Amino acid sequence: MMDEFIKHINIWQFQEDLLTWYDKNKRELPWREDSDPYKVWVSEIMLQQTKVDTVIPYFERFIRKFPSPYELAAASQEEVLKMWEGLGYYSRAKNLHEAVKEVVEKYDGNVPDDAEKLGTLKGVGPYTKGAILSIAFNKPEPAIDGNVLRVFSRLFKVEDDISKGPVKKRIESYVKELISEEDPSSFNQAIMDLGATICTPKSPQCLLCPVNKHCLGFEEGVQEQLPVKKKAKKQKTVSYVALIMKEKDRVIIEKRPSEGLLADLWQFPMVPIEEVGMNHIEHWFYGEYGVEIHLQEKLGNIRHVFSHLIWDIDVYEAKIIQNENNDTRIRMVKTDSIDDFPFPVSHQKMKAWI
DNA sequence: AAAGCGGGGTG
DNA sequence: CACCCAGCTTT
Repeated sequence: MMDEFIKHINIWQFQEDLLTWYDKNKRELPWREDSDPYKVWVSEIMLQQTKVDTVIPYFERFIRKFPSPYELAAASQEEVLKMWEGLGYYSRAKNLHEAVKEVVEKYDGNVPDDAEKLGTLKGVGPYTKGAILSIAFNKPEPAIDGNVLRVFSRLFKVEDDISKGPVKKRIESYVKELISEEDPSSFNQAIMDLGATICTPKSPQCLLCPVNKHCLGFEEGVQEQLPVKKKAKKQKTVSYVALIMKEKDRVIIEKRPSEGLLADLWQFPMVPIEEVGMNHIEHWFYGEYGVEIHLQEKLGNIRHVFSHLIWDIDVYEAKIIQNENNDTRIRMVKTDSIDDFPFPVSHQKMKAWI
């Protein structure tokens, strides 16, 4: 789909400039040591909405524990979540686990190399599908992520909101025109490295950019205004009281529901204060869990920011008066075994008060 | 098309 | 504080 915007670029020269730069400047990353499709897959899932520096230690630990689809498929969900602990967006880990089990059962552990089969795997969307096909199998498929949208919105001076579907389609058509047929793997990774190191969201280093002579945004001096996207709404704050309930060398923890926020992770039980009220915590807790408690002293406060909401948690010690223990959500565990359970970061911080 | 889903980093 | 990030799923 050639439109008038693509004509300003000499495609061959663009590829040459980009790939020469990449060959000299590419970052050495653990998932670039080989092109094992399983490792490419794991890395791409971890890198969704997550910075390279954050991912590196997680990736190395994860691959050490699950070197191939077989080890991952054989693991329990709890083990997988434990390896993902602190990385966020935990449905990624559960979807990857489920999809790898499918690959072991249906494809003998071989990651499929065609778009239809890849696209049906849990957690593999348009971006990840393109990334696996290009990076692991060297197929000329676009892999449109935030970096590509930013780089291309500047290259072609796209002034429409990049979160809109039609605009993504337009950028996808540009990528298809420009992508190298000889080395699509390097091409896609080069755009990403360029976006991460040169064509950054703020203060892009255009004078150091290997493709600045092809860039309409730079030519017109509007690179800082691109890409255009609507800003996120402000988060709402929700208040909780978290309870540290110890008895000798044991403490009560709770498994969160299997859907929604931080699904299937463990936490110290929390009381939603807007609904319950500070004066009715003990009564509410008994009705909810069948455990009679007395609130003791306040231990501290945790303020945790998510992308869409903020938790304001007052942490209290509570004495267990009587434990009828008729609720399947909560469990008393030895304090020295608490690190076996996957906790969200907000609740990891509360371990300091055990 | 919009909302839900984590966490860390930067200025 | 605002804004950013190698997205996908559900509604």
